[in-house]
Amino acid sequence: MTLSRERVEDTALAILTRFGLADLSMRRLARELDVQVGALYWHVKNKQELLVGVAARLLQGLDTGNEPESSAQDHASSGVDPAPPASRDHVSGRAAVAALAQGIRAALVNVPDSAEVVQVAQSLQPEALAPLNRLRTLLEAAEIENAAWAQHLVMNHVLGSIAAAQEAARLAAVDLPGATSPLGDDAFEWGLQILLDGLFGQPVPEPRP
Amino acid sequence: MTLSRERVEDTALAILTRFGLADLSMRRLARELDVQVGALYWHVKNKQELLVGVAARLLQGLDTGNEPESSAQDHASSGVDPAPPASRDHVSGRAAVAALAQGIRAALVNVPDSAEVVQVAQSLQPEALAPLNRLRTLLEAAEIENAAWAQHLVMNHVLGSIAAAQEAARLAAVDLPGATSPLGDDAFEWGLQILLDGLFGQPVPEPRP
DNA sequence: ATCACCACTTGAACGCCGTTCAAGGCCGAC
DNA sequence: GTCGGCCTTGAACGGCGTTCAAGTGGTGAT
Repeated sequence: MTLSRERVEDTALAILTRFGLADLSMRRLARELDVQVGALYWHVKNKQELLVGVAARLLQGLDTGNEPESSAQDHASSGVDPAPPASRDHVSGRAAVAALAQGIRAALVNVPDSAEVVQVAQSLQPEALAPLNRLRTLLEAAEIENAAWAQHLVMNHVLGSIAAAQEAARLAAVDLPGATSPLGDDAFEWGLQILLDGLFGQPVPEPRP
Repeated sequence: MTLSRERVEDTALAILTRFGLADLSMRRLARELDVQVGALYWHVKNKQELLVGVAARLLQGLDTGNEPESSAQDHASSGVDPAPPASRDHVSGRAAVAALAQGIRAALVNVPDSAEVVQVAQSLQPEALAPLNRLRTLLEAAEIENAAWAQHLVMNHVLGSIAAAQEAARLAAVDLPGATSPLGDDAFEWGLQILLDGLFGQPVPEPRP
């Protein structure tokens, strides 16, 4: 099989998924591909650019349809329900934003260090990550005034909570297992709803006249 | 002058402040201290532990009093005002949280890569960063139900927006200066208020009975 | 059939990095 | 004086991202 940028990025994603960012070195990548390190640099300018490609692959599939593919967790602890309360035949802006945020999280949460990779890619080459721009588009389509700021606000929560959860998992795998709070799906969902409350205006707590 | 953990951490903070995290290597640190690298490892277990110490130093002074030292910006863009509407002689929970968040940002925003350093320290050794736990205490003292989650929610915004602003500044220093949006103090303040709106409940738009 | 050309790969090097460790210097207590 | 602890040295180990001259192999033109 001949080397190609596609194959390099695929293998990089595979290493990231299986072993994490610390093991994703150019040398390791070359070893995995049975190739000398220098060969990689014919297909990729440098490691940063490679990571942008990996980040784009991580978010592939969120561009068009964005169902949060089968989250095997029940996040029923908090009583919040992401269903839109108002309109009927088309999802409200809030629900669409929530769905995309959940989709992004679902795409990243099982790949170690993916949040860091996406964060780097986002600040390095924002146009390469289509779903993130779609998030801004959704926010613009809703009433939100500062859509670009809101995009970062949401992404900071998504990426931050993924990174925290994965770091906690890493520590739990080495140290004593119990100890600190889970900080998992429930925390993400709770924070997302709080955030959307602030962005879209809260559902009135007591609907009393 | 004899070597000591204090002196090592101080010098590390100085290098971070002047040159950024990429230049903060054990070797560079040793050079700066006119010492061999090995000597550092007598005073510090490893680089991660050193960074925790640096993070703690960065946040020193936020433990007790937490005035957001002279923010030279008027954050009047959004019409929201953080002043408490109810009580007089002690600030409301919301204002206290806002003040601490602003204080943390003020302490970090002028030190390159400080957000990354604090993020690492936070997940590695959360108890070493007193101001962050004070943030949780404030949230508990307010009505907030999931104070630990809320703490992360706020910190993800604080650290995320600092990191984004600094990365943007780094790119602007190399590439063309203008281009993307500023993403500075205004974005931070706007996001913080949105977030607090969600956490504390919005100021009712129409206070009609 | 020959040759030039091009895409691609090799092999080796450069200068960094974090971390470890035997050996030795320094200095106060006995 | 000399013992024992604190602290530092000097050197090494294995890894990293990146570069580059030299080489390989195939394709198309002559």
